[in-house]
Order: sequence, then structure tokens, then C-alpha cells
Amino acid sequence: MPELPEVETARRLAERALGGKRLVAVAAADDRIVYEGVTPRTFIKKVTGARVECVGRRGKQMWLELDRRPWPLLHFGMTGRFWVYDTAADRPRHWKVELACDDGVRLAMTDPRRFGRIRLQHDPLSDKPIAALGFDPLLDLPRSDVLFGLLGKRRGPIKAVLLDQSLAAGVGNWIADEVLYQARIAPRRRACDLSADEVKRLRGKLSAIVRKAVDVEADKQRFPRTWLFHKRWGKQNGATIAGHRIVHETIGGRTTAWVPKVQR
DNA sequence: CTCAGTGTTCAGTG
DNA sequence: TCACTGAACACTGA
Repeated sequence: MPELPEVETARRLAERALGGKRLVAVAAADDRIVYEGVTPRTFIKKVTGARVECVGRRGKQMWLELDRRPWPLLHFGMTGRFWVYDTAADRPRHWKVELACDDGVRLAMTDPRRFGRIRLQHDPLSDKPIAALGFDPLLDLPRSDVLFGLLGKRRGPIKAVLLDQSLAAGVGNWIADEVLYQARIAPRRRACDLSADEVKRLRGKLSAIVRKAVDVEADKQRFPRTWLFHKRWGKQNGATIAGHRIVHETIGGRTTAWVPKVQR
């Protein structure tokens, strides 16, 4: 589920469910891996009774702004997501935290694979994970010349550089592949070798793809049909897009789907 | 049974 | 220090 558009969609869901309300009951699963730097017990103690003012996001990190500190900081890992419901009996499988509001609405984060993280921080924006993030394509997208300068310092393959959260926060595997496909840039090109014009294209596609995915609430079925996204997992049968073969290679430690006929 | 996956971190290397 | 690479982490489903 979780790249920038999925996390932004979850943020909006959480803000609708919790915004302006008091958390009258907090449940925390006994999971010492997902809870990082805080025990489930302490988490419950610190959060119960607080009011949620709003929900923030940067890259794939999300936090609840409460009327007192510390604040919960959440990351979905590979399989995290939110559920909203209104009876305790509907608490979903693999739940890690459940927040119940004064009006009966409940929100839970689930994470079967347990790569997600739940932390408690006094000031998430200036602390560890978030402070190390680069620009957020939705909040902070740099001008093309600035991006050109950033990429000029990187010798790794552009695919790997796009996945680096300290450069572009929120970009994950499918967004990186989609951007490179639509910008017609081969994933193994060294970032510092891209021309100013290619960087301009890359920037434009990054912005458009992230915005569109957020516009449709990260619902894959509503992604434009022309997107590589729909074909990227059709491995075996020699999948094609617009008549061109899609190949799969490991780049930057991740499976990369790309189209040699289109990307240079 | 084995492997890869919408992610992050850390050890090891240059 | 920095940039980069690859493995590890935990679990599910093809």
C-alpha cells in the first residue's frame, strides 16, 4: 500500500475520522518491533485523553498533532494501513494501535508484515526520521534547476537515487518506475549524467504522477490506463505496453520494470 | 518449498 | 565523511 499517495490518502482519512476529537480510549498491541522507542503501555498512557488537532505528513511519515506532547509518529512500512469503524468488535486482524474517539469513531493501524513503526516524539519535524528526509514532491518540489543541482552530485543510477528518501521523500518503487517511464529515461542512467532537459521532464512527471494518484485517492483502478503501473507485474508472459516489451531488472536493490524501446 | 515484495536501516567498501 | 551496495528484517501469497 504505502507510497506518498497512499500515505496522503490515509492522512486525510485519519484527519476526517479524528480531527478535533478527543481520544477516549487507546489500545496498543503487544508488539516490540512495531513500537520503536516506546512501549505499548507508555504509548497508551501518553496518548489517552488527548485531543487530535490535525494529522501531518512528510514523505511516508505521518504524525498526529495532539493538544499536548509527545505526538504519535507513524510509518506504514510495506503493509501498513488504516481502518475506520465504530464498534470494538470490528477491530481488524493484525491491528497495532486503535484510537477511539469521544463520538464512537475508531481508527486502527494494521500491519501484517510488521515493517511499520509507531513512535512517540516531542517534535517529529525536527527529530530523527523526518529531519533526514529530502523534499516532498507534494509539499516542497524544488525548481528544476535546483533539482538538477541535487542530481548532479549523485553518481548512482537514477532509479536508486529516486528511491533515496533523503533526496525525494515519499517516492517508492512503483512511483520511481512510473516517473522514469513517462519521462523516457532509462533507470540505469547515472543521476549526474541527466541533461537539464531530462531533469525538467523528470520533475514534471514526478509532480503530475503524485498529484494524479492523490487526486484519485490512491485507487489503482482509477490510475490512467496509459500508466506503466497496470502492467508492471505482468512478468512471465512477456508483458508489453504500447507494443513495447517491458523488462524487469534489479536496480538499486529493487525490482525495476522498464521499457528499453521508450527509455533512453 | 522457495522466492519476491508499494520499505528502511545498517554494516561493509571505495 | 560521503556515496553506494547488499543483506537483514517479518510475513504472506504466488
